[in-house]
Amino acid sequence: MQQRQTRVRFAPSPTGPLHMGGVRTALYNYLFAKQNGGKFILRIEDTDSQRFVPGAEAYIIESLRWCGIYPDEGVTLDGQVVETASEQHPHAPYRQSQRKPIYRKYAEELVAKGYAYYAFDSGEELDRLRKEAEANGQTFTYNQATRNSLTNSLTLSAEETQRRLQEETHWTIRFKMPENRVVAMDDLIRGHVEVNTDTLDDKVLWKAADQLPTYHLANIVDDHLMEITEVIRGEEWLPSLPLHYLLYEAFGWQDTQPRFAHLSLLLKPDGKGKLSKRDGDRLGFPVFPLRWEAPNGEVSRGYREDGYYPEAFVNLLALLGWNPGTEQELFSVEELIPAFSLDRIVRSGAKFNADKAKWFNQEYLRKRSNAQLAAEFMPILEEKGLQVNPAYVETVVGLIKERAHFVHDFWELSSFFFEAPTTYDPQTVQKFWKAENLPLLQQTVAFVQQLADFSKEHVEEALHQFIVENGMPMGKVMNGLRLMLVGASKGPGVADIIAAIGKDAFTARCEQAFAVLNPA
RNA sequence: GGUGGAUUCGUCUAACGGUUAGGACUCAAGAUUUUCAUUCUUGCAAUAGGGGUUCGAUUCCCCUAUCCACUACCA
Repeated sequence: MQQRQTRVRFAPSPTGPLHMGGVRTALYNYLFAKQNGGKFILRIEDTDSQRFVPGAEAYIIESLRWCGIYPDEGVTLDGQVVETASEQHPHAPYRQSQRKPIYRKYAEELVAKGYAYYAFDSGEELDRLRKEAEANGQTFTYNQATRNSLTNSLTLSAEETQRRLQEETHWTIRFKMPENRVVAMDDLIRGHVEVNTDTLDDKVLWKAADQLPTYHLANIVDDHLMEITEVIRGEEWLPSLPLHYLLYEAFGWQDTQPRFAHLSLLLKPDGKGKLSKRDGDRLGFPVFPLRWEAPNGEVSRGYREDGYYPEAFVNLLALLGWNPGTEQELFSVEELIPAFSLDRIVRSGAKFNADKAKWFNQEYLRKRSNAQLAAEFMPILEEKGLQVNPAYVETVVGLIKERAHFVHDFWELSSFFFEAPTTYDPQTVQKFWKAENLPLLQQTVAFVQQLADFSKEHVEEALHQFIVENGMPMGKVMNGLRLMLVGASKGPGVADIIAAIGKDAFTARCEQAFAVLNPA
């Protein structure tokens, strides 16, 4: 077998926003492609005209772009869709609705070879049969047991078949599932899997009603045409893998059949089942990479809007169902590419953990420079109507970044650097604003006010010395000062705060506290 | 119901026949600190159950249980 260039694809359906599990699938494909010096292709599988959702395709592209997952081929990332083949995009178009004319002849080829047949049963008829079977506690299946008593080219005469093909518009082409054959498959993640064809049904491959193939046909044909070497997709496809094997066989494409890898699903954090849209709202975390507003106006939150960095999101996704075999947990995409491997993918489903997700973001936040973080914090400050010096914000950010998971935590952590306290935490007042401490605080404030050098280092040293030399209780004085400056028992060192806000603000805040607060 | 897949601390996972079953997140305690947080240290906590195979099973096989997926003219 000749060595082929690695070519993998991510093939979502534009039926709604891309789920984080989908992003993970895209990521794994991307990493695999890059690792092998291959190509990552983005194909849009929009063969379901009923479920098409406007905006979903753009959402998918934007989501991948946000994550830094750039396709080498396929629907481009600049929003412009590749319609015609070119050197970079030799298999265009990459949207199945635009490939419509391609599929029918393949479906017909299968009929001609005896691997498929025309079926004329109406949807209503099949629904009726399903309901009937259900009433008897059974399941209706269109397969070798029933196909000979249904309306199709296997039971109709050639003339009748031709007549119906001409006159009717709702017929389909179905795969003729072979009888009692064991299909032996190999999955890159799950290993050897065998399935007896008697448990399978005659899947629809092509629909005359909209002249479109179903997933199964379009998928196999396109993967073949696009010379895909590995198919890395969700576990929900594992049950249809035998069909896909059989399709490759029927077309005579076994030599270039891609290898398959089925990824386990992302599960909801509590209870059972796969992670779904509702879990996010219910449990308070996003399920989608980006905010999504459905055509009906319903809004779903996104990781981006919730304040996650794309690096953190990609990192946490990569580690959800895969591990490097070492104890390293923090990976950039560049580090992920060489480290990734299909055989270290975990077989069982992974429950998403929101706490761990926050931790990842915290780690990435800490890696950022104060200047970067200040720039990210600035819009929030401006929204509060604050005019602040960027250098000052940078200093403040440096003092509080260790305590934050997100940039939007900054204000809560640092408001007192920008505004005098308007309220005082009662518990702190109770504890530190005692009558006997007030004279001490008055003396200390007066001491600080006469300092010429308001640098953090100098204030800290002078303050310490003053307190110690005068035999004052360190904790009481410091916490009293903190109460006046912050209004609560929180925040960085008192000297840091004094140095940052400066003498005027220091004086004003202390005066205010003495005026407003009653001793406990 | 049928078919397929899965099953290690609460969660993500490591250990591909021999370990006191390791790490991370969470939680708890202690230390440091003028507070909160950080940081550091310590701790709590797992091989679903039952049979085999083996000198020895988390690891291999079988059964049971549980969970998940699929079972559409959806992907």
